[in-house]
Parts: sequence; C-alpha cells; structure tokens
Amino acid sequence: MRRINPHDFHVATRSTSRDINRRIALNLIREHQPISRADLARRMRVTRSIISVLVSELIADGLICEGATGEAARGRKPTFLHLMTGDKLCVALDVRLSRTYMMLSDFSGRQSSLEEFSTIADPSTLVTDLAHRIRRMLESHSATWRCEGIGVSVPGMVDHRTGHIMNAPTLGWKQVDLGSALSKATGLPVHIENAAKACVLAQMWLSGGRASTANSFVHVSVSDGVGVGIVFNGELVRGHDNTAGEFGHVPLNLEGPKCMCGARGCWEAYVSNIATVSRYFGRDLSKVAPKPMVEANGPAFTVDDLVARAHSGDGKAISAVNTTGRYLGLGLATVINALNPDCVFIGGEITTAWDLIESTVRSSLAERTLTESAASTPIHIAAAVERPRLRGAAALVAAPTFAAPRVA
Amino acid sequence: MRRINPHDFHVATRSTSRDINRRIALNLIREHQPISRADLARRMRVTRSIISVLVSELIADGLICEGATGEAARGRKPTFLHLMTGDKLCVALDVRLSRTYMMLSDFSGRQSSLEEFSTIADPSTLVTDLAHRIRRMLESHSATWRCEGIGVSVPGMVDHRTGHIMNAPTLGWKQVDLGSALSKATGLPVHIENAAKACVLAQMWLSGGRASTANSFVHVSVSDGVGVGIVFNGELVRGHDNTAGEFGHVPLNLEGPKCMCGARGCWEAYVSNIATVSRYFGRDLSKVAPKPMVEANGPAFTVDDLVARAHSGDGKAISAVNTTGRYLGLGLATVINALNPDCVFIGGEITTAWDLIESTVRSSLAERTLTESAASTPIHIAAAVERPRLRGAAALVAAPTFAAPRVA
DNA sequence: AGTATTTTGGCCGAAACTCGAACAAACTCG
DNA sequence: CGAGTTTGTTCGAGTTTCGGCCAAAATACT
Repeated sequence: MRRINPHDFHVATRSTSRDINRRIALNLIREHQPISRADLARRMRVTRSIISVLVSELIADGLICEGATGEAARGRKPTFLHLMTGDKLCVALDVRLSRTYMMLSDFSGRQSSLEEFSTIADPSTLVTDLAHRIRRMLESHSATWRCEGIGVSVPGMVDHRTGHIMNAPTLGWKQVDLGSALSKATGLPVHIENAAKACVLAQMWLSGGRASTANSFVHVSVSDGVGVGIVFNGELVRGHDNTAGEFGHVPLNLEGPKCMCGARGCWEAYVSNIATVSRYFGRDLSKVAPKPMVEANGPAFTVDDLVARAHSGDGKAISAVNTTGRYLGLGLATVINALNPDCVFIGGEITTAWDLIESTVRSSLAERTLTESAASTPIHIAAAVERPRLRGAAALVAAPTFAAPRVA
Repeated sequence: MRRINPHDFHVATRSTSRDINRRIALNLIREHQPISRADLARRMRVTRSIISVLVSELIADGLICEGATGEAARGRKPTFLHLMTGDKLCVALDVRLSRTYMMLSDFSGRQSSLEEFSTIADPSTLVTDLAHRIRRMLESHSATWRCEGIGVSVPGMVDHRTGHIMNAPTLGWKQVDLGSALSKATGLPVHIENAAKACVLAQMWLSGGRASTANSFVHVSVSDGVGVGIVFNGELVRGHDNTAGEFGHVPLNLEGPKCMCGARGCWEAYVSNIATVSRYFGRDLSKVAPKPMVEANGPAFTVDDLVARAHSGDGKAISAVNTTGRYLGLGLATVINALNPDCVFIGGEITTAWDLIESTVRSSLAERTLTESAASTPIHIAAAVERPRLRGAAALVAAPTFAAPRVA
C-alpha cells in the first residue's frame, strides 16, 4: 500500500511490462540457478512462450547463459540457465582508519584478488595512489574491459548521489569530494556509501547474503563507532540527508560516560571497540571520554587481543566483553523496538566473542523489548572473515543490474 | 534501488501498464484538481490520447467527474476534472480509554457527522453497541449504500491483516478479534490499525494532510503512551510483527523512573500525560511508577488542565510542561538519528502548549543530533482539533483506492 | 521394436497497451 | 471572417502478454 508521490512518479511505457518481467526472471535465475525455462515459467506463473523471449534477451545482454541439460523423470530434458557471474567485475574498496582493503570481485561477490595497504590520510594523495593500484590490479587480471565500476565503503556520512563525503570523523575528513576525483582519475563510475549501509547491501544483493527471505532487516556495525544499516521492503533507508541509521548516539543513560560526539551516555560510548578495551583496563567510563589504549611501548591493544584473552580464560577480559554484550543487547532493544525487523545482523570485532556473550545479549535484549517475538528476533553474525564492508562496496556496483525498475 | 523479493513478486500482465498510469492520473487529479486533460498529459509526459482513455475509465468507475470549463488565453477552453470525493464514504472509529469517537467521512477526510460516547470495556458488548450506532448513523445520512468500509484506530498493537488486536494495555485487551466480529455485525469491511500508525496515514492519504511533499516522515503520538508512526518511501512501516515504531520504551536513562512496561527510564515515563501531570504534583519520578492523579475528590486532573494553568502563568505548571518538552526533544533526537525523516509530526495533548515548549524541544533536540540539518528537521504540530486518529481511521478505508499497484 | 505419454522449448494470432500523427471542435485575435 | 492556437478524440503502428498449437526429445508401456 504505497502512496504515489505526485512530485516524483514513473509512468509506464510500452516496454515497462517487459522490463519488469525480465528483471524478475533475472532475479529468479540468480536465486534458483540452475533452473530451466519451464521451471521459471511455473514460478512466475506466466506462459513458457514469454519466458522464451525474456531468456533470449537476457542471453543477448550477456547476463545469463545456457548450461548443461538436466535430468527429468519423464519427457524432454530441460536445458539449465545460469547467471553469467564471472563476466562482470568491479573493484571494491574499504577505507578504514589505519588500513585500506581493495578487492577485485565479480557481481556475485566472489573475490578474485585482494590487497591491503595502509591508508593515506590526505584525500588527494589517496586518490592518486588508489587510481594507480586499481589500474595495476585490473591489468594484472586482464580485467580492464570487464570492470563495471568502483564501490567504496567509508566510515562516515556520505551523500550517495554525489559521491561526496560529508563527515568522516575517524578519518578526519569533512566535505571531501572523493567520488568525482576517483572517477576522473580512473575513468570508471564510482559509488560511495557509509560502511554500515554497505554491509546491509552485501546481505541483500550478493550470493551468500543471508537476507534472501528477509525483506526488512538491519545490520548493526560495532567497531570504532556504531552504525546501523536499515533495509525496508528490500530498499536501503538512506534518510533525508543520508544520516539514517545513526543509532550510535542514542542514549542509554543521559548522565552516562562522555562520548566522542560531545554528548553523554551514547550507546557507542558503551559498546565501541575503544569503550570495550578501556573497560578492560579499568578506566572509569562514567567520567572521561574513552581513548585508544597503548600497552607499555608496544602496539595498540585491540579488541581482537582482548577477545583472545577472554577465550583463554582471563576473567577480567571475560567480564569486560560480557559487559559490552549487556549494553549491546540493551541498544539492540532500541533498534528492534523502533523497526521490528525480520532479522538482525551484527558485524564488528566483538562478534568474535559471540560464543561468550550471546546469552548476555539475548537476556538484556529481552529486558527491554515489548513482545516475546521481538525479543526472539533472529540475530545473525556477519563474521569479519566474510569482509562485509568490502562485499558491500562490491554490492554498490552490482545492485543496479538486479534492482526492480522504478515504476508508479 | 529496490531488491525484488524472489519469494513475493508481482509479474506484469498486459493490463499492468494501464493500471499504473490510471492510478498515477487519479493521484495527480487529486493533487492538482481542478485540472484539464491536456495539463494532465503534460504533467505525466504522455500523449493526450492516452489521457483521454484513462480519464474516461476513471469517470466510468465513478472516481472523477467533469466540471466547469476553465479559462485560457488562446485556443479552446479546457474542461476541468474533479475528484468524486463525496460519493464514497466510510465510518471512522477512534476507541480510547474513556471515550469512543465515531465519524462519518468521505474519502478526502471531510467529516459529515461526528458522535462521541463512553467506551464499553467488554469487547463483545462494544461490538454490538458499535454496530447499532454505525447502522443508525448510516441510515440517518442515507449513506448505507455509499459506505465502503469501517476504519478503527486503537491504542495498542494490532495485526492489520487479520484485524486482531494483539495487546492494548490501556483498554485491558489481549488477543481480541475485533475485526471479524465488527465485520460480521455490520456486513462491512473493517480495517484496524494502531493509533500512531493511523495518524501517519492521515497525513499521507487525506487532503489537508501536510505530507504531500514529504515521502518519508514520522508522526510522534504523545498521550497515555508514546508511539511513532513511520513512513518510508510513501509506505507505512508496520514491522515483522506489527510492532514497529515502539519508541515509547526506548531508554533515556537505564536507572530512570519506573515505567508501566516494567523497565526503567523509558521515554514514555518522562513525557506521557501521566508523567507530566505527576511531575506537576511533585511526585518523585525516579522512584515510583507514575499513576493517574485525582485532585481532592474532583475529576481527574488532565494535561489539558495543566496546560491551561501554564498558559495563565502558573510557574510550577510552566516548569512541569517545559521539563516534558526537554525530554520530548531528547527522545525526538533518537527518532531523528535513527530514521533521518523529511519531517516530523507531533500529536497529543501536550502540543497545546507548543508555544511554551517549542524552543526547549528544539534546543534539547540539537543537544543530541549529529548534524545541523538533522537538528533543524521540520516539526509540525498535528492539533487535536484536526482529530488525527479519527482521520487516520478514515484513511485506512480510503487508501486502497489511491495506492500504487503492487508490481515487480 | 513400435506406440503412447509426458515434458520442454518455440511459434503464431488475439487482445491490450502506449505512441505519434492527423483531425475536428472551440476559442482568440486581427 | 480567416488565421492561428489549444483541447480533446480517433486511428494506425509498434510492443507486450496470453492461449493454443506444434515439433523435439525422452520415458513408459505393449
């Protein structure tokens, strides 16, 4: 029951019906491949004759291909259809505080190459460096002419349409026009998105994404900050100024510990990586803003180190991680009460300790949810090894190929 | 960029294009009436020939009608098209704790009759009584054959599809099947929805609704409880179990005052009518759950009484109302950070004191929002005299006539 | 071995829709 | 009164879905 926006609508033309049905067919092939034309016709509840035409168009577009002939108990054997997944490639970038990750991937999210290097803080130098690395990666895989675009995941607020980075506090960037700069340097279309929003796109658009049944769900990214990517009716919620999903600064306690944002008692101030590590070192969170910790003269002590200690039985580490779990659950209750999603994904370093904190998260979640079904909302872990941010960056490029045509 | 749900999609047929365009035309006529066929063709960027067909179909369906001929500087004068608004009627019901409101209205939300009576607590007795009153109202306006359905607004969680009321704590109802009971008793289709969600529908679907430009917005209902109706991309966000928008129990302070829900420090415990009145009488909100107040042996002292005192200069009343305004702004920050809506509507008794609290709300909102544009999100008051809940109930019946066809 | 049955994939005319051009009607201006 | 302009309608052309039909391919049965 959607309202037609009288100031931004999309009239149907003579080709609209076919555009819609071709796109539906493409998505069904992606979901159920290998699949025959006849099966496709049954699933779509249309005649095989239409499917014949749609399929030949999709083959001509290079989006699908015919494969082996399948088995059938009786009658003529079907010829299977497959997605031409390896044909279209993209470069995915995940720019983070210390290091940048770069992946060459096909449109299903399968990685064919991965690089990692330290992030250059100055935007214009970074762009030159990135353009050089991208060109080299494409050439070494002879993929220059198959690359459809570049997707970038950034920890901060991004204007998706212009490729403008409005504010990325962890990188120290404000009003950086990364999109057009990188596009000009590489000659490829560039899509930029906030990290939490990118993660949710990965679940939605890429094979292996576990949101195939869920159509409205969220992805909670717990890292240096806390961000939430929201999907409603299969569509990313970006917000009027691209700042939707900023649950990180929702208060748990108005007189709580100071947060980097200036306010007090933000969710982020309880569950961010820095907060968790600070808690382990016994800093009183209620008085000072948490800061990165350095042990002796060695390298920075990370949440990964903390979780390792917890797993090896360090009581203080277990306690610190569990307290984060408790506040994680309380904040999740806010997200779930607000949106009542089909399911929740959680990503970030703390999820490596999920075996230790799951019961704590669930019980504190139940403390503040209103219904039993809300309290038992399925929670899935997006493991770091799956590289959700990188895959999300790839999804930025791949999504337009599979998205529903804009109509009505 | 919407993902096609491979388990719930809508194939285009040969009539889909026309269904879409006819619905767009209907909405444009509603938005810009009176409007000529030629103007319509220009706005839709299609040829006049199609508009001719679409319009004749809409006239045949009784949805629009031809009116006067307009003026033109040169050339043939246009014949204006109007919505046939008065032809389709509905009965809207707003069931509240003490009193029930019943309105006979057309599909644009224009009321033709209004009744008010005390609510009967027992559901089955209520249904019999309502059916009797509805029949009498329809007969006295000779509207029996023009009534397309009944819309009901209820303070509680509702399963919109089945008409089942899952839980309405203020009414003391649990698992009440009001929908089918009322439908059986009246022979009319019945649509039931939560009050906050209904309010947002009124802004979206009815003339006089001020969300014509906004396509993603929220309506915050502050009354006995606090509920939020969320609209994204012109569509109501109901949630996986119809419990989306339950911001009322988002915490402002985990060690805050007790709330009726059992938890502590819920937003609702700070800004609900009961909390505001309790604050005026000096009850310590941090220790006990607020309860309705009775002055001496007289009738209950309401927020309306409190606001009246504030307006007449009572310092304690002004202070109590302002404190509610402060927490209202802090909670609004959570809503805005979460969803970054185009605009916000606020309804409820406290809005009669908006002149007193607006600056407080805005400054405390700015305390916890992350960007200037978020802090300056437009806030509109949905005055009680507009009866947003009743109009929302009417919108429940009217919406399917104007909604976009489900496609792709 | 030969025939019937079943299933797949494709072809063709009918029905439905948009689109462009052409046209009558209605009105203003000189 | 004729030229020019705008509105609303009509008609043929180009697309698209839909139902019926048919050939191809494979199995089951006699």
